[in-house]
Amino acid sequence: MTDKSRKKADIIAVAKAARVSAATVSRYFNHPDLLKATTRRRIENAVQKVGYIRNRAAQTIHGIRSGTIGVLVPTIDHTIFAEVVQAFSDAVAEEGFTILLASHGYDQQREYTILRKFLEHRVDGIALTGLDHDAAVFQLIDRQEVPTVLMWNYSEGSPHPSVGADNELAGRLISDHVLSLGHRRIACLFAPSEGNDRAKARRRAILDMLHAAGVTVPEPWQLTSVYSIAASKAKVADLLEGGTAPTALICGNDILATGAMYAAAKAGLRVPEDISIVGIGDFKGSSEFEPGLTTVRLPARSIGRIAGTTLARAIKDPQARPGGTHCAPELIPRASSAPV
Amino acid sequence: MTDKSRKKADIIAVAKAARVSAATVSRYFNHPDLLKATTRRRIENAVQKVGYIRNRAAQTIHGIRSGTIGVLVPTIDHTIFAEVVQAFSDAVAEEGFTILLASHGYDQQREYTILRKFLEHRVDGIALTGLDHDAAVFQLIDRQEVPTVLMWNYSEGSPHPSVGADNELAGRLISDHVLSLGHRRIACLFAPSEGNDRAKARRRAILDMLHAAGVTVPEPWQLTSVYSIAASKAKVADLLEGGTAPTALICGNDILATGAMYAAAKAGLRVPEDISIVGIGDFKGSSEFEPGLTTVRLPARSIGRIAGTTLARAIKDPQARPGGTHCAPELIPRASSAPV
DNA sequence: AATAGTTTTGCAAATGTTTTCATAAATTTC
DNA sequence: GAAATTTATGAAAACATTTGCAAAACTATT
Repeated sequence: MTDKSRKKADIIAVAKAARVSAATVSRYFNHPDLLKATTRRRIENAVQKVGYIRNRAAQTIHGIRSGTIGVLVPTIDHTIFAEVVQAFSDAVAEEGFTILLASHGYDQQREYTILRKFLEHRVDGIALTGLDHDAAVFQLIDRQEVPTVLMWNYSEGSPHPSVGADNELAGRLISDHVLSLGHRRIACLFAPSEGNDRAKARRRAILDMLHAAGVTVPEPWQLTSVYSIAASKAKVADLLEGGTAPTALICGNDILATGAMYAAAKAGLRVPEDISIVGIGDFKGSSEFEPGLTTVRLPARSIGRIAGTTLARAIKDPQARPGGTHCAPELIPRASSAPV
Repeated sequence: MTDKSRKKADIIAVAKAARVSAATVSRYFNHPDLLKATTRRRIENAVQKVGYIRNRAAQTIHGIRSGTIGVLVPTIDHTIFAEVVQAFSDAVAEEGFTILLASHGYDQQREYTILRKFLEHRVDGIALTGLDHDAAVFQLIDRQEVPTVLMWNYSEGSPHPSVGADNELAGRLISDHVLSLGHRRIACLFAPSEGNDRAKARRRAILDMLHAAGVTVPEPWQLTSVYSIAASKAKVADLLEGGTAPTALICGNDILATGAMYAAAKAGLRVPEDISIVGIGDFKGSSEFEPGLTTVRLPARSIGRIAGTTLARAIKDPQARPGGTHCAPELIPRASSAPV
């Protein structure tokens, strides 16, 4: 096939091969209905022969969409974000977009830098994780007027449409569950919350809820652990060594809860007979665990998918100021929690 | 700050604001050392004032690099690929590249389509997962002469530099380990291998190795399960219900092994006393498991990082035809396997 | 067969940059 | 202080495309 190999393979090469003008080739791609069927065929062959691939960069400088969406997550390799990204990517791919993906590792400065890079690439839209971002970030987005969606958290009054779960609600659901089982001696294990509004909201909701029920969590039972099974396992192991153990442990997410389960197993405690352990997230695998983990489902795939379609729609119809979507968290009671 | 808000904010607007020519502004970004310090400052202010953001699309049509790398994985939301992508992304970000990410879901046709899209965006480089791809895919890459790296598997004679582990070796390591513990009644649980050369290589290596040692795995003990804890748990539960159980179960990856562990727990079998269970991968969490999972470490993060730097280097120096890298798999014996 | 109407195509300008070449400004040398 | 260098800047062409406008090529109508 591709004989004239080392030619330039631009639109003009195709035009020459098809004996038409460059304008006609352009129309072949953008308004094929304007062409005579025979011309269309001629160009089709020429494209094949020359091995032409359209150049989106050249289109983009005409104000035509770049066909890319910038997606910014704290990190890719937490199941939870990976799921969101996967669903998001699938959703927008259907509309012809490709995602430009980057992670900032919870560093607000890096977030700004990456965002600028996205804008240099003239992304058609932007998806950020979480609701709170540096003022400069929002300023930049507003200035460029690029459609934006905030994923993962939901809040009524967010500056851009937000698609996600209400993390406070998630926190309330799980603490309500634990309280309703009659637990009063409760420990908590949270993720670090600086630069992470999800973690912050959960922590606040859980502590408030417990407090309202007259339960105070003593200082040494308020643990913090980075997002890692190993770290969580170690922290909880320490906790359980101390004399009087809590009857329930609320973890800020399922990964922490998983570590806690292992720690309990190692300490010879039975779950849920000796201690109830619960998480938030319902990550892949949480249901298959032995015992199944009681948790609150945050519908990651729905969030990704809906965020994707919301953004794609906003891009294609710049008038429509789309609203956000609350993907409701849902308590999933399993075997890891039981009455005192 | 940004007062002249609704102007055009292109290089010419900056030029006007700084009372210099567009060429000078261009130089400010690309060859700042050619400018007088005072001019530089004047332009710097103008950029701020106008709110200018460089347009990479316009640069790209000059044959300047787009600053993007196309990354194509089967799916993003398997820990293992997420880790590779994260490490890859970090590595190339350091060199100024942003990744264009897409997943093909093990569909060769989609892989081709996505690749074309990458090329339309004029990516500077391409990273594919695995060694075998449609002929059309390789043809397209060769025709466009875009630097490419194959991640995840390693093979001496791959058509493009490959960075990854030797999956056959991984298979041999784990089966050798199981045999050396004295096991003879061995069952296997593999991932489906169509369009997945990693799975294929492991399966072949394991069966060959066992065969060479005089162990034949009876047909009903050769299970296949999709990549999911739930699916694997179900399959293995079925197996264990049948009369005589194997003394060891070799799983094609850690996810399958995890499901198997749960199934064993549910069936009341102790690991490793009643049955040894091993995996391949050493995914995040495999070490924290109770009992810790014996597995073969495939260094995902190293693979991603090295693939990234290899590709970045190949892009920056088009002469250098870089070689691949074998990231050696390593047996990690833990508590889930023991002598018969 | 001429006219009017419609469909198809080409020309040239426009898009936002970079880069070559030439010129102007600043600096050094005598 | 003029000449010779060196350094800094601008004008215009180039990049790969799209698009408005006008001309050319068809069809239909009489």
